[in-house]
Amino acid sequence: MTSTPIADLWPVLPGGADSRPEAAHRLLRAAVESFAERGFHATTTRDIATAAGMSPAALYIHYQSKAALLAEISQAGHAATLALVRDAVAGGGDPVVRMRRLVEQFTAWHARARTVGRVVNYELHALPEDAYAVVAALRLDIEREVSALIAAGVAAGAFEVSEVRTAARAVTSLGIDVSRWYTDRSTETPEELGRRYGELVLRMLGARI
Amino acid sequence: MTSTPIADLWPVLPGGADSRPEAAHRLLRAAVESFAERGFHATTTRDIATAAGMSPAALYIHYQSKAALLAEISQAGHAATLALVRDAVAGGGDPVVRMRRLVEQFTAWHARARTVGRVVNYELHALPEDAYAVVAALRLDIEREVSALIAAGVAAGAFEVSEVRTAARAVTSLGIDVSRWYTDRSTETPEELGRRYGELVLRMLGARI
DNA sequence: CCGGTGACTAAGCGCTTGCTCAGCATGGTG
DNA sequence: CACCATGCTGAGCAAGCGCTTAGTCACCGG
Repeated sequence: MTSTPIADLWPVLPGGADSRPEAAHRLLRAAVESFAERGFHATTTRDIATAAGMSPAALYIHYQSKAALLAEISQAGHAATLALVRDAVAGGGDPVVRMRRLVEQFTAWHARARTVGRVVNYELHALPEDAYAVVAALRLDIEREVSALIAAGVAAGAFEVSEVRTAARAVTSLGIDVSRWYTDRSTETPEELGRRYGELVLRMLGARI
Repeated sequence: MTSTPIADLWPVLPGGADSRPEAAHRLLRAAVESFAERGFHATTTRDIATAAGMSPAALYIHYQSKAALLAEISQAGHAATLALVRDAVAGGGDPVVRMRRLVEQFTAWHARARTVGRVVNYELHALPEDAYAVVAALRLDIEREVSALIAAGVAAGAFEVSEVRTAARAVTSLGIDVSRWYTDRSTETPEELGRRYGELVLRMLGARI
């Protein structure tokens, strides 16, 4: 069925081949779960190490610090999100088709990978400054992709919005917030939710469907 | 112009008259700002006390613990939000008018009182169990008000949605997420944003406007 | 003038935190 | 066989945490 989202996320990330030892992945996974559940500052290095099945000292063989773990998660998560957005936009079709695909996948990702999504969207303030700069640039790129697609739809007469930026904010907001409220007790599957949000967003943008 | 949202929030809250000493209010305000900016766990009692212009020990004259401060902020913030929602729904008019008013005010509040909004929506996990129970009940009430209004609109033929619960989620999501991204550098005023979000939501719900 | 009260502080206690370090087992290489 | 790199642990350090304590001070009714 659904493989764990983090297992999907890391081995597959920029670089492709996975040179990192398996223990580093266990740490990454444990850190994602802990940061998502309790937040970065409430998570101790002992929490992470124990969940990964090792002693606290072993963490520092694979990562320079607790913050370096957060930075890796946040950067990889943002890169994956941007790639998802770009794939959806590049996939062909008119603006309505592209937007529907974008919202479906963006929403489903934030439901399926909600733990990563929480770290990505709600632990920004805990990032070291240099990691934050990288991540902020990725966020800007995501926002620009969405804005550009809406603008293209308006130009083509497919959408009708008074303020492109506000509409783009609303679209990304809906998806991001899914990672806050979605739980494994939610009755809708990520894909169902994606389809429904796709409908809502297209109507919001004034598409005739 | 805009008075500080917290100054609005506390003296005016359940009970009406304000029996608490002024120093307790300073602590509350300092705690809201700190929790919103850094998160509950990254905020120290020294941070709060210093920002309120007193020594760390003085905090414990007014509040039992750091968590008690969070509980007070969260409960007051949730109560204020629920009151706002009920006022908007009770204000008269057809479902379209009520929904527009609700979204306008809900959105504007989450922009104006974004620091309170952040604590309310993103620090739930740090609440002691008993305070969480109170707050969870208030959240459920808010969701029910929104769902009921959408259902009323559907019954009246004013809205057209396939899933009331999903639509209600989307409506509250949009407002809540404002407290995450809105800053004092945002160019839209809270009221402007509210009006624009009101339009978007009505279209999302299939209202003919 | 007294004794009591409420708001406050300086100092610090006990504990947890992120992180370090000396040492140990393992396994591939000469 | 010796050698050493790798991955790891147990013990623990310095710093910072939430919170407490003993005591100070302004003020007030009698």
